[in-house]
Amino acid sequence: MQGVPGFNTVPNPNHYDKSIVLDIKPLRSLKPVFPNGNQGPPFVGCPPFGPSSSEYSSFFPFGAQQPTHDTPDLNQTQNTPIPSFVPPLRSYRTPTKTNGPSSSSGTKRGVGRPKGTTSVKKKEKKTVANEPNLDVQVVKKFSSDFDSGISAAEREDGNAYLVSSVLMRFDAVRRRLSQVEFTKSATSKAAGTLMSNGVRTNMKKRVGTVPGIEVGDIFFSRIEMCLVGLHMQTMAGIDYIISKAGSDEESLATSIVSSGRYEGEAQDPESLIYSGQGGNADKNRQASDQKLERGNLALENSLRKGNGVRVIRGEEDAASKTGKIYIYDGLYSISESWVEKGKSGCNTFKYKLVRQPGQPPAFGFWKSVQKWKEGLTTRPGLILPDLTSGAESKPVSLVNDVDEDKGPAYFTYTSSLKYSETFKLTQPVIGCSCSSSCSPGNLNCSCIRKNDGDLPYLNGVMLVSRRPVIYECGPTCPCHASCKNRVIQTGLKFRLEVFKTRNRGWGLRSWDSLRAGSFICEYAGEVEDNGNLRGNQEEDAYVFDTSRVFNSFKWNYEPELVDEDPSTEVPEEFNLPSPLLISAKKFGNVARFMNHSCSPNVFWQPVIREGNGESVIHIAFFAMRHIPPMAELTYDYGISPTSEARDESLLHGQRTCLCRSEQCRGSFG
DNA sequence: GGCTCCTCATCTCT
DNA sequence: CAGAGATGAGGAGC
Repeated sequence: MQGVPGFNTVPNPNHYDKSIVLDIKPLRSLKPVFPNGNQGPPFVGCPPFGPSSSEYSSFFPFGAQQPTHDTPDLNQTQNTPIPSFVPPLRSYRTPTKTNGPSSSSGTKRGVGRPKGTTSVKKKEKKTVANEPNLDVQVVKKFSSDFDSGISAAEREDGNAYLVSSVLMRFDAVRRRLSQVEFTKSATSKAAGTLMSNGVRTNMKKRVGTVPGIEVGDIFFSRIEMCLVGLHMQTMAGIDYIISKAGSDEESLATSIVSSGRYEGEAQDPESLIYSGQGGNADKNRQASDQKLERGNLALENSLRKGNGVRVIRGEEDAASKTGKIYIYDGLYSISESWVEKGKSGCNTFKYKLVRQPGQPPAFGFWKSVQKWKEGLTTRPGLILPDLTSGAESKPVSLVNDVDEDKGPAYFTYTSSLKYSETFKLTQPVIGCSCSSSCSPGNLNCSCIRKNDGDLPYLNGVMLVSRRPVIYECGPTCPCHASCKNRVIQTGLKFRLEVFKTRNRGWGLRSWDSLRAGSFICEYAGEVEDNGNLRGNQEEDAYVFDTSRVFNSFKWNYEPELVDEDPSTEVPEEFNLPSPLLISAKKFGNVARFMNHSCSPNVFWQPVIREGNGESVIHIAFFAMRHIPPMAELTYDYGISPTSEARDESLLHGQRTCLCRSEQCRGSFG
């Protein structure tokens, strides 16, 4: 599945010359590591092939060189161990829903609710809560007490693994609440339940860097930064430490959030002008002069002391009208401060902050990507503006800024699956009979029913939970093409590029930031029947094979309650009636360029929909966590079950893994 | 407990 | 119908 498989056998990880890599470095995402010593990770990770993590070592190809931090930037986003959550997931689900009049689905999600009907809505909520509605059980569950698995010490001081775990758990809860909740603010509800149960880390306020958080990390709400200790204020823009109890004389600023909302905030990636807090006019009050207190005083003290201040840049989220993305842009120094008259005519404090040198570009890089997207500048190293020749809904750039290679070996771009005539799939799926759009909770919709009564997606883009299989509406369903249960069939949602890596052939990454759960692409190619493929599998580097052995991991998160029956747990791991083999050698899409990592940022999920009278299984790829722009997208290729049994790390057809994550098992394929 | 804060998601108006 | 403005719910920290 590599663009150039031979590149995967390059054994020396230390030969990169950082000076000749990309002009513009990709943003980093979270890169958790296990804490040293015997304290271990707070959550027990699932080892790939056995109960003991020592089994990794037999695959370890580079010996002591492996954990070097000389990791090329392109690889850094791949090094995150997949947090596995303990306690394990439990499903509240029973096979069918017992109730749920379809008329309530509109109102309970707040659609069409007239303004000023707060009391009516509260009554409505109560009524719903008394129904045997399983969605309500989810909400109830998330408001119960549960064991976070995080010790008091780990709540004070975190690490990369904890940060990643907390963020993944938060977003899993957020997605789940968004899916079943009918009130607003699933975000703050999710934060509330995690905070009250201690699912957070780095609570100790600190000046400077925060353990486990890297420059370039992205966040989709203020509360996420609060949960992992980057910026502990949910709303205030300035966070600071008070070192003397009861007095802010000695306070020091720790971090600021720049939303570009105040006048004077430049878009210069190397510096910014920040306005002090206070004095804002609200409904009942006139604007007033800002005072040298709290955050303003802390910034003033930090100017005098010269400590670095973390800066988070807020940007509009292109994927959501109201949403924002927050980019951690590293440490800045306050160079000067002054007072000037603001728009209201009142005194406003102003602080100039300058980015400290030697940090990887984050916000500046983001700005470059914006210019490429708007066509203001050309992507350096661009070979083809759209390698799909219009086969996809969005163009896919082909880029090489590392060597002279002009493109991958010839193949025919196809955005879908092709079948050999003899291939027989699973039993037919009967489509639904909805007239316009399938709605969650509507038991008359057979597609929704097969998904346990829920719409599996949010906003037409994000997968809510992993499942053994997802059912989408198919060609014979009468619902409209814009039905919310048609996601992977409607093609690419994000601006992707195929790019040349330095040592792993061609790879795939995104110009857009990807929120956890975002649909990236499906695996297109020729579906092979088993006999056909077994003969030449090892020669075909572009095969997707569900019969391989994959690292087990938990992505969903629902806390385990004490009085729960463990037998009600529904697995999230895929479960297919027979192995599925797709070859993308001759025909394929962008997925054929996605490289392997033992600690990937992308996972796959089977999706079934009806087509030509048969139910067709598709393999869809989703973002495991938030992925910053230009971070390479990788997934776990798995290991062939036949080669796994043999006691050799490099077999014919296997390739040395270069992901260099903590969990690297050394080879794959 | 009350107040503030560079919020968040939805609704309304243009 | 998109974009701006308004609105209510809401949480954390002091």
